[in-house]
Amino acid sequence: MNIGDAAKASGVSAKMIRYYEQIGLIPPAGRTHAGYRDYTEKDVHVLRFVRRARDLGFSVAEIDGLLQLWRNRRRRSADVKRIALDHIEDLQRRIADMQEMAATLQQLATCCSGDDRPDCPILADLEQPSAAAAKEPKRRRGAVDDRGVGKRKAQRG
Amino acid sequence: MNIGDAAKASGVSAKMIRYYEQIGLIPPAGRTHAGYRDYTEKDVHVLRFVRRARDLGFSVAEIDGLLQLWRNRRRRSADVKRIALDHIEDLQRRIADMQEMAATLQQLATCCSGDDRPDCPILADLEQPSAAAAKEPKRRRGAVDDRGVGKRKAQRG
DNA sequence: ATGGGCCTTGCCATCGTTGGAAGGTCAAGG
DNA sequence: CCTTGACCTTCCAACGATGGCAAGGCCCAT
Repeated sequence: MNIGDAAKASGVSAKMIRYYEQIGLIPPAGRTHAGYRDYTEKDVHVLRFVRRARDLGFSVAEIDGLLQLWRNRRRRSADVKRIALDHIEDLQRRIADMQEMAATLQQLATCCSGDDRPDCPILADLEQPSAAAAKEPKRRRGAVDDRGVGKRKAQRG
Repeated sequence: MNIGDAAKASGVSAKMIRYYEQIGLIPPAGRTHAGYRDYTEKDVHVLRFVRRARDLGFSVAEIDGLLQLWRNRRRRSADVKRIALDHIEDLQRRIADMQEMAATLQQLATCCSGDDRPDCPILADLEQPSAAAAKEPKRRRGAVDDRGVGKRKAQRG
């Protein structure tokens, strides 16, 4: 089975299959005499696992963990659950952040006449965050200066 | 005012200030005889604008548009509102996607005993998405193959 | 044998941000 | 005057996940 077929069968693009192999997320595929990657149904099965996990928003690093647990018949389901719950938390944090942004903007937009006149509460707020709209900014994007503050969880985005 | 002071005063890191200047988001700062960037209160004002917009999740491209409108005294507030509303929509789409992921995972996690035994509905679903949990996968990450399907809106994040 | 479609590798771009190296400047203290 | 340390400069690389392109090889059908 060629990489193109494996791509269609798994829903993972050929490009990404090669990439996942390169970074070691999946083991190197077999090769034909001509050097073409050769996939079995089993390989496709793995790829579908990866695809599904990506669809659920897991990072490649998390999927790596999940794959190892998947392959390990003596795994503890608690370990799997841990990864899932952490990911849910992560999602919820990001959802909350975005909801706050959306709410703030919605409020500002509601106050904006949106016509030919220049007066605009949106720009006014960007200029001088109003106490009402500002709240704690939540600074998604790290420190204020060059001198780093230590590692943060890798932010996918 | 040195770049470090401007960073502290605006909440934008020195690194990012240089970057924003480099990509043309903000005009080049003045320079001292030694080549140090020199900032005025006005410059810091602009930086704070940028910072606030980033906090609200606007992309650099969007901020560029907002800055131009900000500077243009004859702008139409409708143009500002348009950018804001588009961004809100974008946020809401992403929020919905993430909520769906979180809900699916939550459901799976609830079914997972999370103990020392290996049986795990989470892994089972990743292996073979159940009809209940799968729904329309929403494929946030593009096509199935190399041969592209055209441009999508740049995805930050 | 020729053409089209697939495969290979490799490099570049994205987006926003951080990190680091190598070197110049400035102010304070010996 | 010299050193030290904190700051500044530029340039380069990395992150994560993906798409795109190009040059060349392979395979199959006409």
